Amino acid sequence: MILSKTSEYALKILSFMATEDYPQYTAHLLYEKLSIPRRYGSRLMTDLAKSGFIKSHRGRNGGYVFAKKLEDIYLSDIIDSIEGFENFDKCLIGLYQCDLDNPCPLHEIWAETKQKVIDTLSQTSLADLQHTNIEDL
Amino acid sequence: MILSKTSEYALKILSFMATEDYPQYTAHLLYEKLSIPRRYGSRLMTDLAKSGFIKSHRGRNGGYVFAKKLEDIYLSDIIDSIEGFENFDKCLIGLYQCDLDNPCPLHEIWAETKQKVIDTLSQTSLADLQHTNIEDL
DNA sequence: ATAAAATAATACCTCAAGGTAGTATTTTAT
DNA sequence: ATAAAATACTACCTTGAGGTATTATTTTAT
Repeated sequence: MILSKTSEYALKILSFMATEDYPQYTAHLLYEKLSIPRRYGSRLMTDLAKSGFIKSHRGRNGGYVFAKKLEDIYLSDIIDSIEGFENFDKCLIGLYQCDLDNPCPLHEIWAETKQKVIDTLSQTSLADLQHTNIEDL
Repeated sequence: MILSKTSEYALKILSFMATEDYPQYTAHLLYEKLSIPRRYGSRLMTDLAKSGFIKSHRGRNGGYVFAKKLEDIYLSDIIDSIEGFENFDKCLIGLYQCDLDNPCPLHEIWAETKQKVIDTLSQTSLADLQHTNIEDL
């Protein structure tokens, strides 16, 4: 499962904005290019603005721009704002007490992989992405 | 998010059976030890039997035993039977055409980590788990 | 034989994620 | 001023995952 649909949308939108240079991005443009349901995407944009990743400019000629520097927005921050990043540091089978001293049967085999997932997402910022043509995919 | 609740339950049940030695496991015993909702767990056990991981023995003194050798049941097989393992080999932002030749902006930073997740889950069998006291956690 | 103790099957309930619709508000080109 | 073009807000709908309830079936101890 890995990520919720909404997290996928959020990452898709923000990574598009980070890698394709426009002076400003309208919601309309983003839904078209990224095949995201309009109404749902609209609410998501508002959430992303409230979370402080982007700034909205209302009214005619309005749109969105980043509210922070790209290198200050980590993928884990985005995921955290949508579905909570704690989920990724959980025991694989959901046990609360599971740790190195009191491991579940899967702890050992999962620990290193889990850490790599966490590290990758929390050490990669929007400034670290490839500049590719996402709209064609 | 990583795994669905049901996948967690399935892994919890089968890893318990794999690491705690009983001649046979009743559904009742498993729900008690593992804090899994009875009715829901009951359906899940039937599914796990239909998927060929365990054999059920109906009637008085009935219960479940493994239908295969532990070393022939990989974690990815279990996850696959519940929610599909393809999800784990997807593009992080859900693009269908994303691959090495046509990468999305996140492809490069995610590829190695994704592969480690896949490898860990598809190379670990129930015979490779730690023998720990899962019921206390 | 029969009752007890187990799994199997079927139908239904609940809730949150994802999605839709309509209206209000803001800004600016004209 | 006003209409157009954008975002914001609010309310509702849909669907599938997770969970519950009841009854049927199977097996075995007695």
